[in-house]
Amino acid sequence: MTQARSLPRAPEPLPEGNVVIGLNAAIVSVSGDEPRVLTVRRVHHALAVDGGTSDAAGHVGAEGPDALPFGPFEPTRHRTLDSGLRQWVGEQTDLELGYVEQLYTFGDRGRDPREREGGPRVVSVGYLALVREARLAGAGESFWHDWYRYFPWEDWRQGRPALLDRTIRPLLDLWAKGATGMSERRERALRIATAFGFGGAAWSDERVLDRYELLYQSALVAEAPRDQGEPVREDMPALGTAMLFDHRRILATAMGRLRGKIKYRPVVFELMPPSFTLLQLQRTVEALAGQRLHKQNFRRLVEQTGLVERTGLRESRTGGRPAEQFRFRREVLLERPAPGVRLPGRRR
Amino acid sequence: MTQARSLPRAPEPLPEGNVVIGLNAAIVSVSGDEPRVLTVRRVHHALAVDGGTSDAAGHVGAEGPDALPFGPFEPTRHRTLDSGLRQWVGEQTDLELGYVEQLYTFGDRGRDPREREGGPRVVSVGYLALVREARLAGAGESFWHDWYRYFPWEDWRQGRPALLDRTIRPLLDLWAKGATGMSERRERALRIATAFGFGGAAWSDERVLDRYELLYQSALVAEAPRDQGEPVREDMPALGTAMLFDHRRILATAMGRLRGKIKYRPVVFELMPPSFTLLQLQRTVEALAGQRLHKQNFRRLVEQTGLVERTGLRESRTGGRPAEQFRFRREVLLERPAPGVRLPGRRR
DNA sequence: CCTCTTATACTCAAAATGAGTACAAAGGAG
DNA sequence: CTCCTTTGTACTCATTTTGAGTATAAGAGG
Repeated sequence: MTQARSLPRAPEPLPEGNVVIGLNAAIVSVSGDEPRVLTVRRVHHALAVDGGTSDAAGHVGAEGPDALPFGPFEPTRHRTLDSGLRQWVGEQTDLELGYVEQLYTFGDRGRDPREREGGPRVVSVGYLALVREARLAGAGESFWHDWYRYFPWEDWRQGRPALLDRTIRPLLDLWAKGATGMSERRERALRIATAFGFGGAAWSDERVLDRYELLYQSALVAEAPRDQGEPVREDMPALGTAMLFDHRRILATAMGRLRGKIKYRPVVFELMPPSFTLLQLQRTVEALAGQRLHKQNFRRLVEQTGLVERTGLRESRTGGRPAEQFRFRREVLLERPAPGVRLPGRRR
Repeated sequence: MTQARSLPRAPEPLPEGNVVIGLNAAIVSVSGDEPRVLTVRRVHHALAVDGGTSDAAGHVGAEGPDALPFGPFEPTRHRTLDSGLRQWVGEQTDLELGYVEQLYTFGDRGRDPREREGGPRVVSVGYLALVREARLAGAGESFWHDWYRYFPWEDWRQGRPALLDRTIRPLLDLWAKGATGMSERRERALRIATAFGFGGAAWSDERVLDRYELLYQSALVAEAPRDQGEPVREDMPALGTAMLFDHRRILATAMGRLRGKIKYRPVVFELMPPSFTLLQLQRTVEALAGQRLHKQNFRRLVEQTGLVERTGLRESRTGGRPAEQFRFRREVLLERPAPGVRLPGRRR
């Protein structure tokens, strides 16, 4: 094996144009029945490019939009992308991350306003992290927010959100009609139907990113005009709260991935305390999936697959009959190739 | 919304150390019952860093190891990561990619031998692409190879590969025993059992990357010593064919992802001709999954879920009774949120 | 005691799954 | 042509897994 030697030595020309890799974390937790994501508000220099150590002069703009914890990947300092991410999150929020999963790498031109001002091309690597309890993070100014604040149309726990038919559908239909050419119109209509489940198509809880991207492309979301350097139109209904850069896109990716993953991997337990009641577990899954589940069947599923085991302890603060406490059974990981909390059908 | 303006202007310091983003494609096709991946052999300058337009002086080293088509991301030339990848693949193989999916971004220090020679840190973005027929690609020198050439332990179609118990297991056990400390030994043993399904644990066809990474860490795979600058030990059994850089790792990711995806998304049809028999479809799925399936049940599944529809035509070159030809029913995408070819249980 | 609330056991029909059996329809050997 | 081999395709049947309930248990608070 001599392939290393068969390659040309340095110095080699770097590809034209600078690239910076941004590491971004969607840190998720569930508190009661609220799924939360950790945001930072104070925009450092740090967050732009250089890292955020210069705190004194670093604060630019008193109140930026909500942002995910993030920072640039520094090859000399970071052994892996993961470790770089952990370092940034540690510095910005004082959280020690446990479960971390890489989501996607976005490199589109024109999704970052800094670029038009001569900044380097930013390639964003998005991560999903799960933390066990929504303790208020320490350093900097970080806040836990209900993730449905950014995606109100994704929460179906109280039934189909009215926003979908009242606002989103008419606006998207308008956008589809505005396309040039019959085939383009058709294609848009099809995308809208599949993503949002209009016109008889099924709603899939996992297509969070598809839906957000559609709203971005149709300029229904505040990030779209902003990235173009245009003012946000005040007469448009705000579809969820906007975020810094492409952070909402990353959060959408995180939600979709997590919703998919709970169905075939026991990741929910990363969000649960060591011992919990089955209803607590169910509420957590429901919070993430944005759907209500059938209680008895959920129980049956979770117990029969061997995902949990009884602790023998009881929880009495339930408001009714005390519930038994359960714990995650680690052994399932060995027994079943894909154990997970499948959603046992929607309620009603 | 004024966040763009609230950010500091250029010039900003770039993070220390150079980064190059490498775009790598695992291009997969199935021919008969052989799953194939497209490799390039001739290593251009191109492939290292600068692009490969200089063909005359570009050929370095007559015969490098198998490599995936790849090239660096060039922010000035490439609008998105995807389009950069398509461009490189087009130039190196003359293939126009259709279905392309991003897999993962690897940025570990020390996985690229060029780095130790003063090269920049290379962050690899891996892609999976599916192409319909294994027509021999045109430009450059590219070859289709059975993907099990790189992962012989992944093909269970003829039954459990003997390699697993005869070679891999004893070597991994040795590695586990060599760990310092009881808990580390335990942890290794557990990882080995879960990844390879030893000791009663279930084999999961999707954990291709887990298995490869384990073999890499235990230095059972030729890339491991090579990346350390050490010679490959000749007395070690070669576990599959090695590839350039981290390409085998990317291919492992591609295999795992594809194996997972066929179960819940109708991606197989990206590999099928417009019209096919059910046995052809089954052989394709089996080739990817590395498992044999129950024929009658496969049929039932595929027909009942509405994934295919009859064309009315017959295929007579089957060797037996002529089979009816089917085509993919695009409408399922609308009807079901997650239509896919679930593996209806192993044979026997 | 009653009532409210939540927990948990059990039932039952419908659908999906795993494993076959049976028979149909070609080509080739004789 | 007939028989045999090789697929292809329809059906069967027991078992499991779902979806959707009903019924009952066990606390708190009046």
